Amino acid sequence: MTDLAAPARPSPGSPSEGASGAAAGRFVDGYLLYLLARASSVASAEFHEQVRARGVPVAVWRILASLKGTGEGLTVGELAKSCLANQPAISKTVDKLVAKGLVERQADGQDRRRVWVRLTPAGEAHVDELILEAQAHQARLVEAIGEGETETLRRALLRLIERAGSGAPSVDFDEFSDK
Amino acid sequence: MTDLAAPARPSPGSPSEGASGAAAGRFVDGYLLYLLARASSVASAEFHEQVRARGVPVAVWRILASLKGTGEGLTVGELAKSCLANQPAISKTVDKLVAKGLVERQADGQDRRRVWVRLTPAGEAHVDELILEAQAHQARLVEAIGEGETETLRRALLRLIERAGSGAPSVDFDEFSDK
DNA sequence: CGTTATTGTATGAAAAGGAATATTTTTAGG
DNA sequence: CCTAAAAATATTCCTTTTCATACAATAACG
Repeated sequence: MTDLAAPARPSPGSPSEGASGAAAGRFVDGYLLYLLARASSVASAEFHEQVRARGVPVAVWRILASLKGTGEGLTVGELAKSCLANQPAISKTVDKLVAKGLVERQADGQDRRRVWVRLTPAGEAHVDELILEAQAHQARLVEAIGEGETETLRRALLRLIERAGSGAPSVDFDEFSDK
Repeated sequence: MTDLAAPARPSPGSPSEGASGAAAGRFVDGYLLYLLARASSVASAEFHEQVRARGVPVAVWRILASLKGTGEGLTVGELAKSCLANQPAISKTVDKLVAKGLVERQADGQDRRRVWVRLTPAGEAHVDELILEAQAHQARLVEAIGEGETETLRRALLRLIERAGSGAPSVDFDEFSDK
């Protein structure tokens, strides 16, 4: 328990209603982007701990996991989008993975600006182990929140991704629209 | 390699099915933690851009937003949990905010290890502006995905947070639950 | 009480991340 | 063709985060 001495307050980091809300709840507790960030954080926390315990930084796990299933690999730019990171960060981490022999670079034949990154056999074996852990962890998570609820969540997330990701600069340009 | 750029592939960073799936989809596209991270990332991207355009780092925004609504403030440790960051990072960012006059520190009366951080009037005014932007952005987001869908998502996220956040070991004790 | 363990915050060195820019290659226009 | 603009990646520099630890205060226990 982490309650402070004087008045009972709703604890930060738990949006649930406490005993006597000091000021009818904080702003963030009703803020959708905060709920999303928090849900992602708490859901990933235990697994990221497992990954780090194996000596694998989360950024590396994301690169390897993103490459799994792509036979030819991904370009650096594609990897950046997939890993939710920016391009220089990917270039640097790929350097380290190349040094470890887990991935390899290859210049594109048609467009020599592009660089493909793909798993080596060693990298494939490595990521396969991690994916087994990830799937086991996900199975426990699904079991905890229920299959139906999981599907509901998954559909809502996919919908949010496609609506928020590409769309909606329109509102800012209302004055310019076909007037 | 000759045909590197040749075949049409589903683009990374969009879980939707592309033209001709190279290998029946990547691992990450079905991975729940990835969907969560991606949804949070794309949903927050535009607003974080607005905040940075005002010269406010996201880490600062999170601290100020977390403090809004807490009259007495939060301790450094509480702030760390609320901001999904670790404690040293909060201490250092609070240093800067104190220097800017947006927050103030105050040692706890009973337990002098604890340090309360609370908004100054200037900080309150500052965060109020940002919150107005956040609410406007959220309104557009809700409009884009629909009110009903938003409520579905909100409930699913809250449920995930309470299940995954504190109580993961419950699944290990299934043998003890009466049914 | 004195001693040890524990908790909460701050600090310092090392690593990671991000913004801006350089470099190379491709595309577009005259 | 030749030059200008755009695109993809690498590199540089600076900020931020992270890990470990130090420090201070409380709690626990003999």
